[in-house]
Amino acid sequence: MTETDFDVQGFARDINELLILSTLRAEAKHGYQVALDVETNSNGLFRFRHGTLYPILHRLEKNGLIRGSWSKAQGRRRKIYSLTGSGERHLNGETDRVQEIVTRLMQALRRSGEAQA
Amino acid sequence: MTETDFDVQGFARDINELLILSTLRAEAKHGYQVALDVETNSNGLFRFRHGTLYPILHRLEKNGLIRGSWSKAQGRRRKIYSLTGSGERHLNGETDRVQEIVTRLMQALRRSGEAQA
DNA sequence: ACTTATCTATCGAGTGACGACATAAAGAGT
DNA sequence: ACTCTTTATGTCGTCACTCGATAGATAAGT
Repeated sequence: MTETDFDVQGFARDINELLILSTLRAEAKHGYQVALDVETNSNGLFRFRHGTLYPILHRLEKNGLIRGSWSKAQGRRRKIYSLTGSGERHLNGETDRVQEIVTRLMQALRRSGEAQA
Repeated sequence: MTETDFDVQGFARDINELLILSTLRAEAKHGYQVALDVETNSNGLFRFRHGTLYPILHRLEKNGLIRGSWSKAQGRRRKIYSLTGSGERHLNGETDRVQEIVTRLMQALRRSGEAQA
């Protein structure tokens, strides 16, 4: 088997990361806003608890996929995150990869209902 | 929010469970064969380590989605699993649910690239 | 006889999400 | 002025789940 093995846990983790990264594609924003936007443009299906959100943001920053800078211009402290070049490449590549995996997942789930050799 | 909340971890768990259940739709078989079949009809993408497989089978049996019976007719001890009525209903319902989730996931991932309000 | 493949099982380690808890400041209501 | 809610970020313990390691047993191949 030439292809990389599928990892369920990594897949779940990726989904969360991609949801975050994708909202940053349009414009830079702070974490709290990211969570709101994810919820909005998934029609409320996907949402982040802050106990989940911030650790992921830190992880993404640590991995160089996003870059954060503190803005206390308006008094209220915010950390504005922007997508890095690496992050954008990662987002595009992984989105395609997820697309392929889910396609093949659904194929496997439906196909196996039919008679087999 | 009327719809049920999305749970990433439960989603990953569901994928594994559905892959197993779907192979049992065609015919009853023992655990080891389930793993082989999952690998086969996903073209090697999805595969189960036995440290993952058996706990899931036990969980599914405990939840009444599959039923297992020991067969030592041919000397080699095997536990043959068959899909229960509840299991089949679960499989169909959850497959549809997963389909909808992945559809909306991909929509969210692609849509959020565009300009937002 | 020896090795490999089949078959089931459990346990410990590692990973990751999530609720609870903590902190702090802005805005709204009374 | 005071209080409550909302905004905003953060950590930590717990829980659930996967996965590698380990184990044990039988059948088949050489």
